[in-house]
Amino acid sequence: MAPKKTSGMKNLGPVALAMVATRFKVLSDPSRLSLLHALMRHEQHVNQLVEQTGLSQANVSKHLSMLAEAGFVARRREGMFIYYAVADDSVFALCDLMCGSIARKLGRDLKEIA
Amino acid sequence: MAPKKTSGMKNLGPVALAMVATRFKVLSDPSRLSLLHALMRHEQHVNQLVEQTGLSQANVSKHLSMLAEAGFVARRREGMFIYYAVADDSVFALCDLMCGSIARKLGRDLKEIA
DNA sequence: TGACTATATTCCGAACTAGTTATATAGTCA
DNA sequence: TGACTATATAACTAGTTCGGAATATAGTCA
Repeated sequence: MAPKKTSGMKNLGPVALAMVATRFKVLSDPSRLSLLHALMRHEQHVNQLVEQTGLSQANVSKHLSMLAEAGFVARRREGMFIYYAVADDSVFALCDLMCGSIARKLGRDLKEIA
Repeated sequence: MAPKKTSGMKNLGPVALAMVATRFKVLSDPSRLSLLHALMRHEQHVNQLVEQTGLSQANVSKHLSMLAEAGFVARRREGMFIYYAVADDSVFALCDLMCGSIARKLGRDLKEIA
């Protein structure tokens, strides 16, 4: 039988914490979130992402490399183009959770004022 | 009737993306995760956190300020001490999700090699 | 092969971040 | 009140990150 799955935060050593932090850092940049957002509906190649996000080609390429290294997106060549697609749907779950957290915080802030 | 709640990532403008990114950044530091980890079981005052994490007092104070500003922790004075406690349980859900994502990624990396 | 296109990489400067030391603030208690 | 304690802040340094310009790589097609 597989070992009991413990809640992720329960017993994390320094190494695990560093890994988690590193991964959150990948998600902590608006340009990268914008790329993920653009990739949400369907895969796209780099130039499409450049157009859609308004970022420079070099910049897009660098951010995609980072996202790919973290395993959030995957690459695939087709003819002249390289298509990127979301490889780990948990990024959307993470963003959903974060949005909920933001909404609650804004609600609390609002109460403070009103 | 309240408007339909859309999935958090569905339609995010630049401002929303920036807010999400900013919040992920708060979680992207090992020291801050360590503090949250220490606060998981119960609230603690600053000196307790200094002891438990091994970080300097000034450092702990700064990180706690950041966490508090983001609304992840809350402060409360009791006598001479200031107690901090987790104010938004979604941080743990976020970490859980991230841990799962890491596990899947490591599994994939392992397959590549084996 | 050579010209062309798409993507990746390198180098650089500006802005930001985490940590340290020293100091300031602000409660508490005699 | 004054001495003492806990916590916060300021100033500084070293390391990191983001973006832009230029260049390199690598696949395609004539």
